[in-house]
This record gives sequence, C-alpha cells and structure tokens, in this order.
Amino acid sequence: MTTPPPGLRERKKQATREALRAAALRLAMEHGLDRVRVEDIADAAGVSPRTYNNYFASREQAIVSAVTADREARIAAAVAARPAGVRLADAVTEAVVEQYTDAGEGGHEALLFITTRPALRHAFLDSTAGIEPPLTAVIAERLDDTGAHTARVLAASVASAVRIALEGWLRPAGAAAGADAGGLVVPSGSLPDQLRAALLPLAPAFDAAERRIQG
Amino acid sequence: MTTPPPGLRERKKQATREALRAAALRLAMEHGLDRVRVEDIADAAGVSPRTYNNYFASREQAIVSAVTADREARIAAAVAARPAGVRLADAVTEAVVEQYTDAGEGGHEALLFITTRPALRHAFLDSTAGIEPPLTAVIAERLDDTGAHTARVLAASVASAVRIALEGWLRPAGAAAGADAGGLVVPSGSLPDQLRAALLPLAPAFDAAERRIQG
DNA sequence: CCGCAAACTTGCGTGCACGCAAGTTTCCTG
DNA sequence: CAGGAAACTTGCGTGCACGCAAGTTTGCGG
Repeated sequence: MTTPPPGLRERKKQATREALRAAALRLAMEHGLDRVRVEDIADAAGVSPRTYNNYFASREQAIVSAVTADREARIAAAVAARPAGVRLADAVTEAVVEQYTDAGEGGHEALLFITTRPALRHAFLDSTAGIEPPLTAVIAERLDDTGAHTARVLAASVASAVRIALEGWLRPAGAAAGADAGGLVVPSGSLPDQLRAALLPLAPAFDAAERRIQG
Repeated sequence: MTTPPPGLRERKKQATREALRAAALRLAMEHGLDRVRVEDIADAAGVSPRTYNNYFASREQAIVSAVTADREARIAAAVAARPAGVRLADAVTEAVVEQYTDAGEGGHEALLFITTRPALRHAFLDSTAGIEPPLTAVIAERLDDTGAHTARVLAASVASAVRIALEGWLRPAGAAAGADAGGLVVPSGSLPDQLRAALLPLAPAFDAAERRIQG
C-alpha cells in the first residue's frame, strides 16, 4: 500500500536531496554559515544551482533539513506504535519526547551549530510545523473522524507546543525574550521536561476528544 | 502606562508604514499582483525602495498587512473586554469570531483579492501567527501565572486553530487539499461556524487551565 | 539655543529565489 | 523494442532581500 517498489526516478531524487542536505550542512559547518554560497552547495552535490532550488527554497531550509528530515515520519510512527490502550495524550507526548531526545547520530554538533546561528535557529523552530501533517493522520486514525478537523487542530497545537518548548529550551542561548514581561522566569530545565510541560496543557483536549468516541 | 505621548519620530514611522501598506494594496489591486514592483510601492509612498524594506520583508507582507494590521491588538482587547465571569474558552472564541467577521471597512474586496492569489493567501494565513503574542498576554493575565508557558501554548493553539478554520473556509477557492485523505468532506460552512468548530476541541484545555487556579 | 547621540533614510553591492523555455532522462504502452 | 508522454535538469533573466556605510533627522540635556 505504501511502497510499490520506488523506481529509479524516485531513488535518484532522494539521493540528490540527500546529497544537497549533507553538502549544505557540511560546508556550512566547515567554512561558516555566510561563507557558503548556494553555488558551492550545488557544486558539492553535483547539480546545477538551479536544481538545488528545485529542492529547497532557501539555504537555511537545506541545512536544517539535514537534521530534521525524517523526524516527521518518525513521530507519526512512534505514536502509531503505542498500544491502542494508552491515553492518546500520553502516546503523543511520549512519542514526541522520544523523537526529540535522541537527536540522531552525529547530530549533536550539528544541532549545536544550528541552534547557535539566529537564522538557522529560526528555520529549525519553523521546521516543527512539519510534524503537523503526519501527526494529523495518526491522531485522526485514533479518533476515527469525530468532527472532521479536530485532529488537525490537535496536531497543530502539538506542533506549536513543541515549538514553544524548543524556544524555551534555547532561551539561554537565545537573544531577545520579547514582550513577555511575565513575572518570574523558569530556569529552563532539560528538553524532555520542557516538552512534557508544554504538552501538558493540551492533555485535557486530547482526553475530551478521545472520550467523545469511546466513552 | 502604555502611551507617553508618542512623539514626532514614532508618528512619522507609523505614517510611513501606513502609506506603504496602503500603496502596496492599492497598486496590487489596480495593476495586478505581479505587475507591481517594490520600486512602485516605495515610490507611491514617497520613500526609497531600501526604506520600504526596512518596514516589510516581502511584498506579500506589506499587502496583507493592510488588511490584517491591527487584528492582533483588537483580538486581545476583545478578550480583555469580556467580563471576568465567563468561561475563558468562550471569551476567546467569541472575541476571535467577532474580529474575523467584520473584516473592516472596504476590506471585503481587498480580502477577496488576497484570498484569490495563492502567494497572498499564504501570507494571509501566516499572519494568524501574529495574534499569538497579544493573546498570550491576556490569557496569562486571566490565568495569573499557572505553569509559566501554559498561556503561550494555549495562545499558539488558538492561532493554529484560526489558521485551520481559515484554510477550511477558503477550501473551495483553494487548490491542493494535500494528503488529508480522510473520508467524508465537510461542505465548509460560514466563517464563524468554521472558527467555532476549530476552537471547540481546545475548550477542554482552557477549562482545565482555568479550573487549576480558581476551582 | 547649541550641539551631540541615537534613530532613521538612502545608495550601493551581493547573493538569492524563481518563472520560463529549452534539453535530457525515465517510464509506460502498444 | 520502439516511440512518445511525463518528469526532471539546467541556463538565463528579472526582481528582490538585506548588510554596510555614509548622510540626514529627531530628541535631549546643558
């Protein structure tokens, strides 16, 4: 259903995309973010600059995607993998925490690099929006189809919460706190803690949605 | 506290910004979106193209902001205006519906124009993110400071829900439905209905947050 | 009323995103 | 195994975003 043998075209495309990702990240880390032109990346991947742009709409996207590429699919899979018995809220929370705590192979240096440059950090935070579609799919599955876009709203909310958690986690390294002006400031714990804390307020919404179909 | 008489500088800045907004929208509607160059807009507003770019990071942003400019502040104000007794979820929902149904003075033609061109529609949908900061502020006020970023998460979720509602509302005019592949499709009712429907799943989260501080 | 510091505007230069219209490769069907 | 359609790549051209380093305006003590 999902994999009618990929075919040469598709394989080549993925290879090119991957080559571009890798080249973008490597060159940026080697020579410094602003000393890498699109031409260099395309060159290193063996394609024309114009083709590079058929795959990525910006340098930041290419670089960041080297790290965030398949988180989307992984998260959805991780949710789907939880037994059907557990609370949806818990399934989602744990799946998210799980996927954001390993950070992949040599991804740690890369992640440091990315979260350290403002432009890349921004792109990185934006990439959380990418988990929305697959999350929508798995959530919709568990909810059957109660109320049509309930699943979309919940998935989008999760994506937002993750973004906020990441922002909070990066706060120390971050620059402007903005017009928050609350009262006390939390000392920004570990990433898993931040994620759980950010997702906690959404749990009641998940519970209610789940209750609606299963009593 | 909020308005120590604005001063000449600030007034000039707002005037310029407004002139740019207006020029951008007017020219785009008169001559067609892609027959308006940045130079024309800057020119019509009486500033250099470089200055235009100090105010807006893209043509789309300038045009769309002519319509969405103060929705952000209005929504926050509308929430704050509701009596303290009502359910937070209701206050927010009604405030949002209220602010998205009038659409401003001659804004109807403009809105049609915007939602009709893909690039502008995208920018328009993205602009919903702008309601997040002010919403965070008012929500945080009602919640005191239970759990620090609860307010941020809820505000961000509302913004997402609004975005989704708008997307649903524009669906008929929209192009690609994406990989939704659910089952049945809803015939996309009126905008207020869409908004209420999208915000409904979040109500339990608001209730829980409210309960947490007031019993 | 002066003059300085901070804010804002502007011209210039660089690299970039992306539409378009060939050229090339993959895929499918007879 | 043709042969043509569909997908993908590429060069070119245009307009754009934005850093930088003057020039100009506003605001604020003295």
